[in-house]
Amino acid sequence: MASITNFFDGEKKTMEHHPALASLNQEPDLLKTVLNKEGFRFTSQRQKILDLFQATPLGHHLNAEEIHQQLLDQGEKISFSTIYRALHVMVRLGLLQELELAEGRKYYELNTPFMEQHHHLVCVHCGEVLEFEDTKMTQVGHGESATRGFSLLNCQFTVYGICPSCQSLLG
Amino acid sequence: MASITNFFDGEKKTMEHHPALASLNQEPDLLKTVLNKEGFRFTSQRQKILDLFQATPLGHHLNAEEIHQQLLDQGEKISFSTIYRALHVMVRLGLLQELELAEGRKYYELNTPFMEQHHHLVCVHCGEVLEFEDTKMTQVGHGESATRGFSLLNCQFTVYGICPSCQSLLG
DNA sequence: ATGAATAGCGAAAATGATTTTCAATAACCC
DNA sequence: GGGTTATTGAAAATCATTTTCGCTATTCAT
Repeated sequence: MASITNFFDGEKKTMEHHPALASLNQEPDLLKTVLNKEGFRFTSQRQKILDLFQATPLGHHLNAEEIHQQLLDQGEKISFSTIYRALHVMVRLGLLQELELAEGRKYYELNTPFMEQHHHLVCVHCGEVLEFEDTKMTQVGHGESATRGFSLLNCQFTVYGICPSCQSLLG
Repeated sequence: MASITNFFDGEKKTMEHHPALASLNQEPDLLKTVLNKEGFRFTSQRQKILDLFQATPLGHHLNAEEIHQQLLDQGEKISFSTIYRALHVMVRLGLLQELELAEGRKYYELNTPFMEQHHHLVCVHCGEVLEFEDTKMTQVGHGESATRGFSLLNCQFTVYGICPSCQSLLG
């Protein structure tokens, strides 16, 4: 069973970005609203994690350990179990997106509106990740899932290669 | 560091499918040739694993545990360490392709010629995986890596959604 | 063919990310 | 405010994968 499954079990969800996303910065307690609507509770830990994503530059992705470390650095103590639980809930609510970058761990980023979805070019040698947009992906993802009668949740296009500087390193 | 990294560390490799693939069925000891060319040794375990992939219907993907179980079922005893080592080597040689399907584990399939590369539509509820082809993916993958000066190894387009039967189940 | 060098094997232990358990705490709703 | 119950943190558990190590089997040169 897909691990993503747990986040969606028992209900449908559309690919549209969460309406909350656009105004997350403006409305301070929007997270609470979004959580409560689905029966989850608002906690300071969840807010701090979301804040971290909002403070993270575009194109940078966070994993559980980085979140833990960054919160420690700013003096916040938080357990890994809480981090993992918060990540699951926020993926479930459409606030975050889970990324598979062929590493042993999962990365997360703020979810983006569907038509602006970006994709990833990964250097398998140094781990650098570049982002790019291409609406063809989105179209194919939509088309393919429509053809098969799937309700679309998410699509990820990941290109693996070796970046220019690693190429020169490797000769 | 990307886990894929290990398989390629220290050398470049192109996206072309391995020339061996086309004739793997015809030439019984082609695997030996391919392995030896890179300094690896041919073993009966590696042959059995490759045989398994060749006996696996298109569109079905194998993980380490399934390989172990299927070999057990046919009376072959093999250790997990051997399976994992063989998988790494065969990915490294371009015989197999590693798939990230957002589960906690990795799946493998026979590598296919680049221009026939297929992609995956995954039901996050029941785990069903459908395959589809679309040359646009390949083009975008090529184009994007060329633009950034990357040497292309592999691209994976994965669409997550809920399949028709799970949709009716979930109401 | 034969034998030295060493890659690969299996078993078991180790690792690393993630998940679960459980008792204490804190959000939510009336 | 108070009862209900989701959430927390700490520790233990889990699960896939990797590593270690002594032994075996493959390769390659003779």
